[in-house]
Amino acid sequence: MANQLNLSIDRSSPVPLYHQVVQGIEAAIHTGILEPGSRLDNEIDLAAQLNLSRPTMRKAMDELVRSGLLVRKRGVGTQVVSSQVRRPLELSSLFDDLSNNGAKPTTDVLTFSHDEADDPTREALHLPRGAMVYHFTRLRKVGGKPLALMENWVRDDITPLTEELLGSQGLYSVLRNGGVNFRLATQRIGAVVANEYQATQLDTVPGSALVTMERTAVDDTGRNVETGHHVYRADSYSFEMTLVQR
Amino acid sequence: MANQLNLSIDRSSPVPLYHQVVQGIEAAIHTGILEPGSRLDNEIDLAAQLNLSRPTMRKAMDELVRSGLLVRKRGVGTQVVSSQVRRPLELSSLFDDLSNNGAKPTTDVLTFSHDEADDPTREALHLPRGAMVYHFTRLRKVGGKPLALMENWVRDDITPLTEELLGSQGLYSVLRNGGVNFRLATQRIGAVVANEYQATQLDTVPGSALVTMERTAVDDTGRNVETGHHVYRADSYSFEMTLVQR
DNA sequence: TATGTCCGCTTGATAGGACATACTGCCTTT
DNA sequence: AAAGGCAGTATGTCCTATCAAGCGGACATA
Repeated sequence: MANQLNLSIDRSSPVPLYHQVVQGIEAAIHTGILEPGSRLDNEIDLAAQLNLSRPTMRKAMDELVRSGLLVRKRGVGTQVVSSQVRRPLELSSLFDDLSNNGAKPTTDVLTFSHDEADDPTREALHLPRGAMVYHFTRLRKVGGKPLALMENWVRDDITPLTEELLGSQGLYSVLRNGGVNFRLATQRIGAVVANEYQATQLDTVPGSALVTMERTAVDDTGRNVETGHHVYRADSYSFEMTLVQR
Repeated sequence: MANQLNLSIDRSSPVPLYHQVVQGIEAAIHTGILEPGSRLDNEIDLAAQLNLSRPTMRKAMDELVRSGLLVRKRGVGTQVVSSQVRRPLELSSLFDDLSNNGAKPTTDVLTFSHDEADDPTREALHLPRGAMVYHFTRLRKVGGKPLALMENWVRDDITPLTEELLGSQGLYSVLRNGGVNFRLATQRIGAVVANEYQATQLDTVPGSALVTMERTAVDDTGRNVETGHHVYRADSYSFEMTLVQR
């Protein structure tokens, strides 16, 4: 019983073949054509069906295994993971995440300055003494309701930042448009209770629970572009992720 | 100026060649032989130096790029990421994490039962009506200081669980010894303020900040093996991770 | 009938080649 | 001298091939 994937591979597309396969199988899983727990045909047959070589097919399946949609067992086969897999934590800003989910986030820029970096910031961004950074705090709302209070520091030798830019789109979007290719980020997630200031800004009461995130992002040239400290209302936000065993 | 990696590849070892290369380069980076920001030789030369084929070399470098230790740019080359990369969030238990860091964790089993699963648990573990599960709560301490309060549910058709087992080692260790091969887990991290019970157990005061984690783990046969809800003292624990852009 | 061995199926690992594409820097041209 | 094009280099993609290793069922034997 071969499962018909009905994928169409466009060899003239600039999209790599293996990635077209990834997208096709992802779509098949999400639309239910491939049911959770069902077994796929073996790699060689699948490659033959799509007129691809086995390594290309394997590369596609590797990605799907890494993202947790498939599990492979030698000598047995490959099957669709039964549970619904969440998207992994993306290297994107909260703004993008919310927009992608159909929400309409807004941003209030509370403070904005262009100053000499203090010691912790210099260390986080690997900057020399006397270097300048943008420093700003923003309040992110969804549907008029405050969700996150964000304080960030960005090195100033990349692209000019203005209050207007930050008020209209996400930080990562601004930086990407400025030519930054993010490669990785280190982040730490914890918890605190809201102080007076945070409670006021987030429209809650002092003593309520907040999720905290500290993040430093690195671009493809190895520069530490941005570091920040964010707090989120715990009743409105949590970090969800999928871990895959290597 | 070729950098001499001085890797020795053992072709008779059962460890795959590409993984030996991964380990070798990881070691070189951690010992400082490869400095942050330095460029590696190109793939073809490296493969030649180690008497490997280019695909094998690429597979090794792929892993290192994925884990965030290297960045590659087409037409330019591959370089060591400047910032120190933390270990990614592993699919392991808190007990293992602490042990690996040299700590000596202890576990108090507060409650332990073998009951019929309630509705939320049946849904989380994809169990039929009337299925039985182990249900237990544990208190994890380090150096006598309470760190985490953990409540878990485990399906009972895998391996027998006892209070004694859970008191002496981590849950994941017990399950792995029972033949479970974990493949992935979905988890959600948030925050709450401690209630009276949590505060008492964790030796803190009601109203202090706690980090929460809910997790469901899936094994290589697609079974949802374990689900749980943990709370950690926010002053002693946070989740640290590295995100890599794909 | 029960047990142990073997074989076929499937994924895992490795090799080597060919061509595509992006980036850098040099060289030519204006 | 500045701007544009071109060549070199490195990674990206894709192919054909081959052997290794784990798993499960079939088959033969005690």
